[in-house]
Amino acid sequence: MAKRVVDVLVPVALDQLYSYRVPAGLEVAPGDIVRVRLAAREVTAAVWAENPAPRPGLDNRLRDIEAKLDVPPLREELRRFIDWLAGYTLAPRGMVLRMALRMADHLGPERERIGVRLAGPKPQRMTPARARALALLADGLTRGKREAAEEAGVSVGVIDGLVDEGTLETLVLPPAPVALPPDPAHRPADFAPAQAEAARALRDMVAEDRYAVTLLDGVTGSGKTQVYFEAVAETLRKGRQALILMPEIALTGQFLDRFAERFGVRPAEWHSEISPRKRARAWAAVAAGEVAVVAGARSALFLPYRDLGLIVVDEEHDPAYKQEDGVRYHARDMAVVRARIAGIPAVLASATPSVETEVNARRKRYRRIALPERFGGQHEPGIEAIDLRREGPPRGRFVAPRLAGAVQVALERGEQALFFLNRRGYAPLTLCRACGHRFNCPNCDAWLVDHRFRRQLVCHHCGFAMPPPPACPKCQAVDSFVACGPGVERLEEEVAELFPGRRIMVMSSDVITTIERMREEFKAIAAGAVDIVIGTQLVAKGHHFPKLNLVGIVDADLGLGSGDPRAAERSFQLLHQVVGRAGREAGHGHGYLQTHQPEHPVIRALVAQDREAFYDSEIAARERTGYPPFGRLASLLVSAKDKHAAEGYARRLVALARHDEAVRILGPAEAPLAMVRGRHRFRLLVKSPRGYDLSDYMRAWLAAAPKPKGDLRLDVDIDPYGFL
DNA sequence: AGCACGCCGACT
DNA sequence: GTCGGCGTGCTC
Repeated sequence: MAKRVVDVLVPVALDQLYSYRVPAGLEVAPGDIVRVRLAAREVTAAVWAENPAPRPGLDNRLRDIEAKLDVPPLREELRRFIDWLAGYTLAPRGMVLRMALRMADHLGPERERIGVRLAGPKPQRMTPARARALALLADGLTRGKREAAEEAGVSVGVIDGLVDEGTLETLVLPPAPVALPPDPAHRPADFAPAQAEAARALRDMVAEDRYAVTLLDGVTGSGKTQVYFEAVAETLRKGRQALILMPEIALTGQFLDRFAERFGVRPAEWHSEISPRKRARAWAAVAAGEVAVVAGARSALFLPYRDLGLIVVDEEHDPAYKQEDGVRYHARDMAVVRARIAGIPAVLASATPSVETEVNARRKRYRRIALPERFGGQHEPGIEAIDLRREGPPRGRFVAPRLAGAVQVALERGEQALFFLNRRGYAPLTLCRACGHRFNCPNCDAWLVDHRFRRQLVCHHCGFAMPPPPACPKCQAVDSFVACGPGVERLEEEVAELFPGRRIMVMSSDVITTIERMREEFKAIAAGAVDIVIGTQLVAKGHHFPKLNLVGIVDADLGLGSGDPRAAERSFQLLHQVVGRAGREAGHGHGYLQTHQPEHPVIRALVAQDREAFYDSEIAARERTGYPPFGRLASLLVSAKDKHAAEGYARRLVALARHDEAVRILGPAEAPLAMVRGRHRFRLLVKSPRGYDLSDYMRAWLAAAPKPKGDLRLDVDIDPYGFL
């Protein structure tokens, strides 16, 4: 009798399911995670469906499933989500599965945790360190070896020494749980009426137990987080799991502490810096339902929740939600999709919703719960523009006198100030005064950024770096280089001169390389260890600084211009968020926007604190031009080392496109960054009406197109965000 | 002839 | 994505 056959989704760049025989005695069902042989290797894959009638020609190729893993199966909800996301983004299904399974790599036996406790007489020789350790352990309780050492302020060696002496004994501890169960009744928030009302609405939404999307719309400081915690609490009361998605950078210690204040314990954390082993354990604990709340970056969306009851997307407008390599998806949009498939509510929280979400709220597709004011007596910061054309700083300087004066006053009051400049390094461009030569990246169509601290000229696109040469490579002039424009390093120089003796901290990804480091620096700022912070967008989110009342945006025009259809929106959101850092707690924050175009709608809306004006004009513009959400976009990026090969292929693609009244194909045109990493880039933009199935159109088109050969590459992005 | 490297296509 | 197969071209 023929063996049973099932279709398995393998974690490789394939859309198609592969069939495997089920060996006698092995029980498998869809969702089970199995090991199968694929070509010459063995991979972890997932059973996707029964296959009662395998293709006859396949007979002699079918292989047996090697083994079934002892983990809970992927539930149908997650399998449908994976299928849907692959279909939508045009990513091979296997690659989407891979994202979900890769996180479970390094599943394996727990590493043993060793604990110590008091067991015998005092050691022969007593030292101060030993005394501290023994004082801690005098209570007879068992502690982890490492924890005991840390808590007592001694090295692990001291503990080991005491074990050798027989004063302490070791024992194997049960593994620490990934997260302890949060208690929805631990400490309910003390709400003002508006917050209480919003919280009640969210609780009701959770109680209704079906798909619904709510925009929780509130300015920084309006208590948004506390309010959505109530939705989480309600989910916990029902015994279900909640996911809080946030931009990785916003997952601060402060957020976790606030969660712990409300629920008694920290949530399970999920982000790129969690070690592989912890990650695998968290994955398994989420699947087993042992973790009730996950606070995580976008990939937390692919965890195998046993019973997901709520998804919150904090800072839903944040562009970091868009994954730009590999499987290109937008985590906020996909969160809504997962909620729909799972039949559960989703909460999108923001002070400056994305235009997409705002339109959905205005059209009542999403419910809006607005938290109009800051609470606890906080005021919105006052915002003014500084017109650099009229009252700019002298040449080569970047802080206008009015801003410098305001900072001086703030510092004298004992407050902190933040200079925001979204540009790393010392200067974005270096040129030769003698001949005009500009330092360009040899691999990219971009300037080399002067990083004085590293003493290098660096390309921000490919990482190319070189020390500044002694003479101009073109005209051999010596000492002829001029730095053009500011970066945070250069700003630091100027600020140090303007405010001598003040403690300055620069926060950019060059300095802050890990989340841990970022958390420490944020803590130091909050504790008042710094007078002036100079930061890139790293400082835009997450943390409250009680003594920070003044924010100066050094170049408010930086994100405008650029020809990117989302430039205005992004600028508005970023600047609003940065200015919102001011006066979070002391209540008299002030923001200054240095600009050359104070009449720009984004600047005007920010200064007038007229959010609606911004959305009105931006929504009208999108509607007029057919940009999202009033139309749909897909982007095709063709790249190759050889420019003609790239351009030729892009042209062929256009020629092969199926004609459709509804679809417009723009390009090919050289991408704004025409060369990156030595590859020439051409871009096609595909526009369709709102309700049109653009994924399907693209799929049909690309299936009929010749496969890119050689070093030609074709990247498809449905709903693109970046246009470089 | 023997081996390194790079490209191509299959993977049940 | 990953691997092996096979062709090219270089070295012993």
